[in-house]
Amino acid sequence: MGRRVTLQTLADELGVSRTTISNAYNHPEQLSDELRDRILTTAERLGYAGPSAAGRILRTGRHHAIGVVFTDDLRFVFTDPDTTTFLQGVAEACADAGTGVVLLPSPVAMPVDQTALPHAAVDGFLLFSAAEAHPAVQTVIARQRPMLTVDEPDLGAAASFIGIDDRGAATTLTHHLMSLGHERIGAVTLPMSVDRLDGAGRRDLAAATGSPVRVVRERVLGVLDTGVEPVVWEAGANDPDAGRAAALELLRAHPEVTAVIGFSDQLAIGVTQAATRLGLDVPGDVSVVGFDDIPRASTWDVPLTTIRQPLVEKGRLAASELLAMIDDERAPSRHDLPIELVVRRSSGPARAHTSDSSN
Amino acid sequence: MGRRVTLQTLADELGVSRTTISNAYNHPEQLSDELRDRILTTAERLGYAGPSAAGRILRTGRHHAIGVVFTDDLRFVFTDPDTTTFLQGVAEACADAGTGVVLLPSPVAMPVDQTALPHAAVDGFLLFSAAEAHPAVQTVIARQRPMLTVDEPDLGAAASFIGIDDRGAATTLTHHLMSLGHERIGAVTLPMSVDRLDGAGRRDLAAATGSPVRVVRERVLGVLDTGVEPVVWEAGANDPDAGRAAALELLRAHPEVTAVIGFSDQLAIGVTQAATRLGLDVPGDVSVVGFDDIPRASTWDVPLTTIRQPLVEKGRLAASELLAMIDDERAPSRHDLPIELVVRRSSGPARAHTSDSSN
DNA sequence: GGCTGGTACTGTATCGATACAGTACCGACG
DNA sequence: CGTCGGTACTGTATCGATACAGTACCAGCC
Repeated sequence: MGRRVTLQTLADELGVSRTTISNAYNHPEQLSDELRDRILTTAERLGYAGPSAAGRILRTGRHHAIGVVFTDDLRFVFTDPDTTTFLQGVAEACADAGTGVVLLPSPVAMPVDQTALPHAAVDGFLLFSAAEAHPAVQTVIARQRPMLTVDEPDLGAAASFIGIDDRGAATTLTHHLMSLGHERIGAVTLPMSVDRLDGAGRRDLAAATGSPVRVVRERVLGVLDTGVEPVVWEAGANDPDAGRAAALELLRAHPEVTAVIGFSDQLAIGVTQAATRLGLDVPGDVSVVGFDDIPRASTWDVPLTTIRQPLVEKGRLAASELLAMIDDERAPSRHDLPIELVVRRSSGPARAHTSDSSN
Repeated sequence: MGRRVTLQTLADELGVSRTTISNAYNHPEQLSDELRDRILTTAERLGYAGPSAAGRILRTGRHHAIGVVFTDDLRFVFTDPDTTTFLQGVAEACADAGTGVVLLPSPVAMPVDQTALPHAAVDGFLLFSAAEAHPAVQTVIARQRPMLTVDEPDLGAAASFIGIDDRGAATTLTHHLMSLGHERIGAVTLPMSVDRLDGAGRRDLAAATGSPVRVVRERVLGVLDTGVEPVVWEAGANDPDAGRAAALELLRAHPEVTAVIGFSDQLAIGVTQAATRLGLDVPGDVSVVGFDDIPRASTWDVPLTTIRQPLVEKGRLAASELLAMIDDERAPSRHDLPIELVVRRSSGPARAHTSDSSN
């Protein structure tokens, strides 16, 4: 007695088969309206909560949910405008498909098998800008489900991939600066290490082009493609504070630098703050450019010249590609989204050469 | 042939029982290290992806995931700082518990049974500031799972509830303004209707105190508790643009108003923009106060006087209360989180009375 | 020698639902 | 009158795993 109410309970009560009850919920056209009404009424009377998700999942093999894996600290996931904008696109596409979105944070500080990752009830995985060396990546691969990475890492044929032409974008930005007369260019990069804690500071070009982080590697190579050899400083995180800290060091150590490329708008905003603190005018003394075109890029004190990438669209595309891999068994694919140089006030003509002996 | 690899496949291959394979993954202490190693090695060789989530869920009755239901348009969910900050707290608490977080948007425009809501594989539901009349609320109730609402709606004994003392907070804000000499006070409220589309414009006090939205109702009552009768304008959405639009109308129609209460910092920011556009100084001509203390409240051009509520903590508490209801079958509970009046530059002494005949 | 207690496994029942094939019945039609 | 096609339902097999009770075996001890 006191057992849970299931399809069988209803079937017994009404003297019909279990299948018919199931059909009342999932294939209404398979039974008469009269019987269906009786079933739904009885269900309500007996307090039946509807077909259990667990049984359905086991039988159909579908969860109707995808997992979005983050390897960043949670502090960043929800404050980082790139991430939330991307998530919006994912959520939109999934809402259209009636699919749930499962957030699966896997902070560096937590052992992967204590996270929800190994057991998550999802049909496929979306990795957003994950560090290739992070153990979560291997855990996801082991699950053998359809998988798509965004920006990072590039797993080749093992997973779909969505990104932008980072190398070309960096070349475009650098050419823009060169056309304004800049020759000495600095770069404040995203963190290059897995745990994103130890990393801030100066890096030589070999370290930058050999970085395990694809986006950093490609963008530095993109700058080098123009013939310019940038002064590279790694930021400790992707936020304005870390960008400011890195840029303060960079601009103090290299006063000859007349332009700084921030590897994200968040970092670029920090760079402008550093310049201001050092009494430098943007763009009079130093030009600053960024990546992404987050909303704040245009409303910031000094509107940022940047590379616009369609972040909402990226999320939508990522989700719908993944859903296609799940539903249509589509093979892994690769997409480079279109980008666009957006010129605003933060970049301008290079100032006249200051004597290099000034430092 | 070609069947999927399951526990049974491994058991047959190794000549042990299915249970033992299961134990190798879930109860390592139940078998010898030697056998466990052999099992894991064989699993790798045969390409076993680990115990299937579907089977586990059916057998254990646990999903190890909670659903977070939003009834707002997706455009707002990920751009609204209240929501993302709250989500951060939820995600933190769930990460600690190894529990997944399932985002379940239920936009007004979409029929509820086309959403993931009726079938979502979760152990419990968190409703964040949901419109009571929204059909998603009934759908969730019908699922008969542990449930917790945040701010809205208050379902009484049917669900746990977390909020702040909205009425008291509004009284506190109003007393603050009164102590500065303000007598004619305006209020720009959050949307009062379910679909949050038709609603912008002037409201009389009866409409406001009879609003189906608890937060609006309580806060208006809180203002009335001081004896002040505010001029009430409903905003069309919870963002600065909507706040600005409402405040423009309010301030034009009621130039005698010397202070405006925004029912969120987002709205309050819009109110300051409206004032500026009308050539009014904040706080010289109009004081503006808000609710929430979002990060931008302190960094905004005119730092906002506001009611601080601990949003991350709210998310953490919501998640851990819900998890306790799930794991320990704890009964529904009620929490009012502590709040704090934060006085910043946006509120100041009331200007001398302007002649009421000026309009 | 017989009892005890612990370790390391096995066997069975069960979780709740859906896919798929099959059947009963009925009206229509040549 | 036979059959054909459609509607409305039924019955069985199956999805993959884990809980729980039970058993075999061995060492230790009086």
